[in-house]
Amino acid sequence: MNTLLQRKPAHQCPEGRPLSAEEVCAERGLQLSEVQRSILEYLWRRGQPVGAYGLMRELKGTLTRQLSPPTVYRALEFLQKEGLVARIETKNAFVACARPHRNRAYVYFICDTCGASVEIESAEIEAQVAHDAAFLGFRIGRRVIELEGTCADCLSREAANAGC
Amino acid sequence: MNTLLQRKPAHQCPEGRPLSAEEVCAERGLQLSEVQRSILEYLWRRGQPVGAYGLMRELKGTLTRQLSPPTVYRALEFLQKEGLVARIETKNAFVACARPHRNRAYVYFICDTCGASVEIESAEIEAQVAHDAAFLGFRIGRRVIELEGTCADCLSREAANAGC
DNA sequence: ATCAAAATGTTATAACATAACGATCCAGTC
DNA sequence: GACTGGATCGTTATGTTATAACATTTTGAT
Repeated sequence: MNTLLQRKPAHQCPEGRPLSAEEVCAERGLQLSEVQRSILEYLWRRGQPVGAYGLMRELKGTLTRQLSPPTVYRALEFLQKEGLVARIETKNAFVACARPHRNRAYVYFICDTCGASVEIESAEIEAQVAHDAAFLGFRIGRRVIELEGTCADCLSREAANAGC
Repeated sequence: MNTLLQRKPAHQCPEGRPLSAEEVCAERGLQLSEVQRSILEYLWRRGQPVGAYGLMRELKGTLTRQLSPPTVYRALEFLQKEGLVARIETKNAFVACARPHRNRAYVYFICDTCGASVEIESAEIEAQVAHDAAFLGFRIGRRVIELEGTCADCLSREAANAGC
């Protein structure tokens, strides 16, 4: 029952064969609830991190009722567990995963100017992190790698404005 | 007037020649206020991320008065600006920097069990991140790299308990 | 139909963070 | 010594993010 959206074009995954959210749900026998589906679709459309309270405001329209914080957080928890959504720690916000896998080392580039986020997978960073962890004797659970800055679009817009 | 603490032994900095907080303050003509110094010393002693409200509770003893949230956050902001303290995003907490420099790509390993955090500098991770950013045309501002898991001490303690 | 599990509703509150404005402290200068 | 500008701190209030605890509804299997 997942009328989910397509994946983004995502030049950020040159080599992978990622699954769509639909495929993931089918594969895992997942049946998203109305709230879960609404949140995932909204995040997918939006393409950038959105806070839980922002989601509450936005979904008020499409669902016709006001969701409470616990409801939203529970749905987000579920979606995170399934690897369909990731929490962006530097923004206290949530974003749909471009590649709905679990247990991967995602790297997020988040634009301070337009708020857009790009998710990449970097085997090299992952390997280096694992190497450093091994040196410390540290067993890694969760990896949080978030780079804040200015995206290519905003940079060129900046340059264009400076030129005038 | 900085009666600051020594640096930690820090096997995690093999090649660097890090400065102590005292040296940094002298070098920059810094004069820490009572609040700033108390916070830095406490974080230094503690060796793990502590939240702003945790700091308020802890400093109530050494300072004799109750600090308000704005006061604590202002002092933390100053210390962060000087590179003496770092914010740990996954914990909404703050930790003293092992190497009081600015503008470096620190990597934090944070133990879920004991809460301890280890700061390393990894030129390799930094280079790889820069490489990926260049690929995307992204200009990096802040780097947040936090690895959660289990530290070596807690792992061996785990193993010991399992053995009995 | 009945039951168990999952999801959601409801209320309250905890935890984290900042806005706005006034008071104080302190180094440098006249 | 008095003045002054800048940094720091106090105070009050409020905004933002997140969860605890418990009731109710929905869903799917038998």
